[in-house]
Amino acid sequence: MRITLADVAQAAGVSLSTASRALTNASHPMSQRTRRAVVEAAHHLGYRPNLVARSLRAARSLTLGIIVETIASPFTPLIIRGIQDYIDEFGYHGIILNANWDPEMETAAIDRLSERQVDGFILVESYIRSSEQIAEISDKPHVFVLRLFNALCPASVLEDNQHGAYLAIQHLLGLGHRRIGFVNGSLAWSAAPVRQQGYVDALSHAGIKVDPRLISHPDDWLEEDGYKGTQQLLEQEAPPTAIFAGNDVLALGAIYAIQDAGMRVPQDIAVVGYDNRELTMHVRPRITTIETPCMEMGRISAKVLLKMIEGQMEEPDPILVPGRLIVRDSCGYSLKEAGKADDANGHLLRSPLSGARKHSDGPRHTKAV
Amino acid sequence: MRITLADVAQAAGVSLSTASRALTNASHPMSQRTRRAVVEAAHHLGYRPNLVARSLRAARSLTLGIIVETIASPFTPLIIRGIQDYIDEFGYHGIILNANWDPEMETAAIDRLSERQVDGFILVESYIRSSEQIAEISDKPHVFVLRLFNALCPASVLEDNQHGAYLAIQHLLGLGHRRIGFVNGSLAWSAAPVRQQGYVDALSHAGIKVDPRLISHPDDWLEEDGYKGTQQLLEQEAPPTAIFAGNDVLALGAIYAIQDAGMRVPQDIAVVGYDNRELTMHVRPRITTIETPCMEMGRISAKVLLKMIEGQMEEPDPILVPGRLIVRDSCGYSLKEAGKADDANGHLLRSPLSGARKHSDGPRHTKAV
DNA sequence: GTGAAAGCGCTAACAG
DNA sequence: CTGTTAGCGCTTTCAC
Repeated sequence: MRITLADVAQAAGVSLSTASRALTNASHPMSQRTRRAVVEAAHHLGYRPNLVARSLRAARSLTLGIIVETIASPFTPLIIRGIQDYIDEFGYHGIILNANWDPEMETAAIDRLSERQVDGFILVESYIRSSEQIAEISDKPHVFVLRLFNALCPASVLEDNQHGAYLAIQHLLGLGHRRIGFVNGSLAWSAAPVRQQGYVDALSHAGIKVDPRLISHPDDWLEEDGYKGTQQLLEQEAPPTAIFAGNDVLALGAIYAIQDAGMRVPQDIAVVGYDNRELTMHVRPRITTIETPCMEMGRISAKVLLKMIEGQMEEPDPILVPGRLIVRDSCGYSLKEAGKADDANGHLLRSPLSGARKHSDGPRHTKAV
Repeated sequence: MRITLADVAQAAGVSLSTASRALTNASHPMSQRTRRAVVEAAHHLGYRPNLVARSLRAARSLTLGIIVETIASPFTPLIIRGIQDYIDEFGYHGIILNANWDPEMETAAIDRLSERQVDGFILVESYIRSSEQIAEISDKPHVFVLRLFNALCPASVLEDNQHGAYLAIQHLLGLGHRRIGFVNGSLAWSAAPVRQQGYVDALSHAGIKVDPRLISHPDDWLEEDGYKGTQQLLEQEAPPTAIFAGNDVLALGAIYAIQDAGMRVPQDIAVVGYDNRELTMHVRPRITTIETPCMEMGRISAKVLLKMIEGQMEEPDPILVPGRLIVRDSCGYSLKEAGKADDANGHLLRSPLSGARKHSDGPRHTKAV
């Protein structure tokens, strides 16, 4: 049989409750001698607390429910990693469930996790469009990360897409480009219009008139969409000298379209992607892109959720997390330019999005008991 | 206050134990009327069982500990997905912990998961070299998946690397190649020598003498290693007409080395990779490769572990899971050879995202054990 | 400061 | 077939 707290108490010659207090309630007044005796007995016997029993009694499981569309995605594992790294210090663990882009599976997952008495939920790339749907099933706190639709609801941690797009365009402007095309993804995803806004803003701030003929809207986010969208732009009488793509896969399609048209990237046309997917560092040319701050978003969502669980926060405002520019070879990379750009970008760029506040690394979360 | 079993029992006018049996013990003999009354009361009250209480009492948590080096890897999420899909039907959930390629963190993870009373462990790509190390900490059953070193210990689910390499070489032989080079990864990883054995076997069976000058051993598994290793092979007086690379990233390095030497892939030299990483379907030419059966390995490991938990299996022999050949463009693809031209001609450009979704489209595994 | 006692919500003997 | 009872291992009043 496994060692229980009763064994420890007996070995230390104290009562069960004293043993419990010695081990878990550091603030409880208690003689040093007794405490030491218990701790030593526990150590000596190799005592491991039973967290299931503790959860039942304390009505607190130190477990989070993490609901993702699928764990096998480019972003999800990084977000999860950010969550795990943060909650680990507080003794929390996460149970991850896949919802397969099916809102019904999401609500089912909440049900199942509720049975396991999780203390809260993190919903990654959720397809659920209203927070009320969750409140109907569970009264536990929850936060959304990287929400795909209807992004700006409370308790969501989002990428600052406008800022990211702004960074990308600014980089191209800094390299002297003036006719910059935009191959966007489907506008149904909330990222697309917001990135477009960043594109428009950056051009406007630079005093450049936005030419709608330089914006193409393929149906989806796939390589072939980037390819076709770019072909359209190249057919213009005054084609762009640079292309900003809505994501890295579109950017790759763009590069292939340019190359197939007999031109070179970056010598003839520069290309910037978005997301910093793995492929960007393997293709030729390696793609300059905006890093989606997945780990950071995971970390922040965990921080917010733990605060909510402790009751220190009610309905947090949406938080926008900025990505950063990663300079590679698809825009004509040069050390001088990259250095300057990096330094300048930090404070130059702010994308005001109504109702949202920037994330600032505020007071660190205190350790929960 | 939450609805408990006592509430249900009261509402149904039966005792607590009857309510429990009606809801969870389907095989217990019981009048239809009583059972229906309980089920209806539970449904009506919106009763959700408390799994923490159940775990405590039943000494069975329906929770698995999944220890991975990091969740942010090309293989791990797929393996996890395979595990999740399988255990889901049996009511199990998994808690995933990262060990960061640190054996001490692995054993610490086992400790923490033990406190949570997990029923068993799955260790993915574990750095732990002996199973005894685990037995010292926990008496719960465990199985290794995709073990990196000292692979052939009991209760491990591994990729059949020899078979995979054999498939790759066989494909090249079928296309008429006779001088086939091998750019292997570091022999410190157990996959490398085994893949090499498959290479040797396939050539031998075809009556081709293995030429050691056609095998290069770069230090690592990176793109630059593949590049340099291939350069060495190309310098031979009789260079190979085809190259088998130890993984996809090496294969990409090989392709670049060949292209930089003024030759074309596949017209001048064919290349086969290994692992079916995402980049294989994005680079030009798209890389023919061997798919590492991650989902399947995850599924099988879960199946084995659940059997061990049920006591139906003691020390299972290691299980080798075969991968499969994925024909793309880097070997001189032809419709006839591939059989199904589905993802080749019509859609030269395809996104991994659509691939990822395909994976999760419904359960492709039957419940049969 | 410490101990006794009362459960958290549930399952599983054991009776009947 | 159904009910009574005794805990699973722990935390937390409430006394002393």
